[in-house]
Amino acid sequence: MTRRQPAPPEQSQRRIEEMTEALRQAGQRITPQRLAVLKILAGSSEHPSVERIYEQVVREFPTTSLATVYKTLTLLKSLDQVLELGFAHWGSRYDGKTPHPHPHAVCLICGAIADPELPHVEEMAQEMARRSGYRIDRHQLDFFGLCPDCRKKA
Amino acid sequence: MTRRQPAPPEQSQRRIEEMTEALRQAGQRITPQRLAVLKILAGSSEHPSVERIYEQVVREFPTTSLATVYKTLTLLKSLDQVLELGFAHWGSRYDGKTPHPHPHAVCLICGAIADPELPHVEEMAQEMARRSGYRIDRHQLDFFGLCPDCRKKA
DNA sequence: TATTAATTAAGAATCATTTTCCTTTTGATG
DNA sequence: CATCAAAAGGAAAATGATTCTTAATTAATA
Repeated sequence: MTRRQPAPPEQSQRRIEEMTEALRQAGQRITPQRLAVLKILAGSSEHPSVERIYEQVVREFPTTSLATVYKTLTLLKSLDQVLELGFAHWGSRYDGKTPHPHPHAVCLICGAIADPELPHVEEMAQEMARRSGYRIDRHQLDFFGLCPDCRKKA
Repeated sequence: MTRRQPAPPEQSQRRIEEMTEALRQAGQRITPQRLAVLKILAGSSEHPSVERIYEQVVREFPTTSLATVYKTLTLLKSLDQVLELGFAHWGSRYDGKTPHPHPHAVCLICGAIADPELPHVEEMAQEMARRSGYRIDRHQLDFFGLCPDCRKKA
């Protein structure tokens, strides 16, 4: 018997469990729709948009509404289980694999998003706190340009 | 005779000249409405929103439309004469004093924005370019938290 | 398995921003 | 100065992402 849905890699599996656990601990229900959203978040490194997540959920649950996806994302955000990359002009993108704030590179042509580890991020946040007098709780560090593919083509 | 409008401080004056010059060199007209927007940008350190800019322009030119403010900002952006801080959920804020990309601290309660100079920003951009393979053209580095005033009150 | 509070679906509403389309202004030229 | 074409402005409609509303459905558990 062949598996129709490939089993999620264990790292993704672990994230799914973390997220469901976080929902449970917050007294939230694990509905099929939520589970679907959450699997997509745990399984994709593309930093999907709401629309993209919605497309995939609808395949499994055709009656799903966009609002449900938004609500689930809002819920997961409030539990720090997904990182929202909020952009002013292109709509938000979501990172469910690494939900704590970290820097991203965004391609201005194709919208690809990369997030290599960068050193000295926390130092910079602390330096900002010190110099501004603000208490810093989170950050969003976005670097915009062209991804390797689009550089070739451009 | 008392001046009704206080003369702009010379730093602000210099920026106004830079901006008008940039418009001229781009073959763009310096209309009264544009000049009004541009003065506000050059003169305010509060990183005003579109609405805020509009309010002030309307005082001088009561028939001004919001669209004109938007159009002027788009124009100035395209000439790199204003920096747009694009936020997903609160609308954009604008920096006309320091139009090149630089980090900001944003208060989650009152919306105050500070931008102290931070070292190592360029290094970080280069490091991101190196590790991601992207060509980095610009960035938006936002640190969110509470400003000194709101810390006291909270 | 029945109960009930939570959740969903669908569409309407909202908000920032952009576009459209028509009028006014501008600046060059005669 | 008058004329004219192009640029810019104004008002309102359109857009697009997101949030809200309401009634119907469903998950968790008694």
